[in-house]
Amino acid sequence: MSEPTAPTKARILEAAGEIFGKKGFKDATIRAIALAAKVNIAAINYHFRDKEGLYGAVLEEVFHLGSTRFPATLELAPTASPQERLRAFIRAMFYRLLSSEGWGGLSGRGRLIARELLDPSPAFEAVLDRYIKPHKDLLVAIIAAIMGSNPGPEKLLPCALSIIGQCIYYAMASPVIRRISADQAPTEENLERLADFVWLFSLGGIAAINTAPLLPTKEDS
Amino acid sequence: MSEPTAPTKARILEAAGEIFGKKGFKDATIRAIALAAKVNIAAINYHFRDKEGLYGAVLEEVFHLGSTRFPATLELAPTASPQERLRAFIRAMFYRLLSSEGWGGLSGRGRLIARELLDPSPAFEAVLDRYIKPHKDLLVAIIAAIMGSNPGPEKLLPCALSIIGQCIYYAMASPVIRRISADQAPTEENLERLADFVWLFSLGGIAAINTAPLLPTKEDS
DNA sequence: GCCAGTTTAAAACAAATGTTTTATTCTCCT
DNA sequence: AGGAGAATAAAACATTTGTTTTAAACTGGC
Repeated sequence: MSEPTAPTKARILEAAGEIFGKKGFKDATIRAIALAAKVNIAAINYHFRDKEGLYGAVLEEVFHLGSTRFPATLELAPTASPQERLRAFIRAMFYRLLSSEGWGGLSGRGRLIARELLDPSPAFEAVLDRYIKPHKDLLVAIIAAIMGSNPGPEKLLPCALSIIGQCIYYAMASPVIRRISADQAPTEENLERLADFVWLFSLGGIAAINTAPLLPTKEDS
Repeated sequence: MSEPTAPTKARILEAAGEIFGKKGFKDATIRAIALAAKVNIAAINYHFRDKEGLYGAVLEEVFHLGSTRFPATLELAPTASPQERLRAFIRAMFYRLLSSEGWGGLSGRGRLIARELLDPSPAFEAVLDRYIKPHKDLLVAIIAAIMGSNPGPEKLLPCALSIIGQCIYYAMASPVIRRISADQAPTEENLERLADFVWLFSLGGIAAINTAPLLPTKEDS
């Protein structure tokens, strides 16, 4: 009844993550996943009800793995400055999204997250509350610490979005970036360099926003 | 033989842009497009060979429309400073991606571009050379002008990517942004405010990168 | 009026694919 | 050894969907 023996189940999740990430929900076929996992088609429906069930399990596993293997406070001294914490946050994001190394790496799975941003599936709801919102709150807290005197959310949230946006963009647009300028396309080697670039760029952005006059958030009258 | 009478053909393109943008190539069905366009299924194959042909035509039309209706130098005085030119560039990008207003607006079609970044289709090749690369070159030139003393492409290109990334992210992740903080989700009203935010943020980022020491682009020894 | 090009209507075809079923084998635990 | 759950194999089923076909109606220009 339980899952003490899970070589096949794990293999299915592994292959499904790869293929769902590479092709998307619709384009990924059960048969292709079964083939890649060297598993019978029926075994998939046996373990995960149907295709949606499998997808939900993959999504949950990807986020769980990402947030445990590459936590946003990776390699961070407890006395680290807010700037250092931002750096760790961005680096962790790049590793999560792009690194194919590491235990049960996330080779094609970063794209899975990008797909969810475009077309949230029903399974995304849970992941959003459990992983993404806390992650966003952490980033906002870091930005607030960098800015010093607490600004309103009308400055903090867009800053967070601008930072996340840069990271996500590198992950989702990597095929096109490679065509435009191969040097800047994210790979295993330049991953840290790109992360540090986004870090410096964002520090400058935060400083600029911090000293800027209040932005009109609604209609002024 | 020519297309002097093009009410149906135009209606097909209109509906196809909407549905391709909303559902993606695979999820969009010819039947749904025909229904939305109030057109017979056979008429689609009559005008555009097959589904791929229709998609290619839509992609071309979207980029052509976007770059003519919202050129990157919109409302720009010839004497404008580089900073102002960057502002116009970013605003045009937001309008292209998010505005549903305007002639033959781009309601759901911004998402079509985001999809192409994730999974470039064969039809994207042409669009990349014709629209995207020149667009990128323009942005790089603007950034170089802002920086003053000409830095290498190892600073310019990532800056361009960081700026584009922020714009694209707002367009592609809008459903999730709305769930996290509805105030910052892009709408017709706050479109300019968001664009100006990205502008200020990016100016700060460019300045920070400009004064930063040279980033190690390859292996140092 | 006629006729080529256009559009509609409805049906049929072929292929891909999610799902289920049946029977058989494997594997581990008691 | 025996048996319950896990896994395989192969086939069948139902649905969706891109594409084609056939026949009829419409439309504008010579």
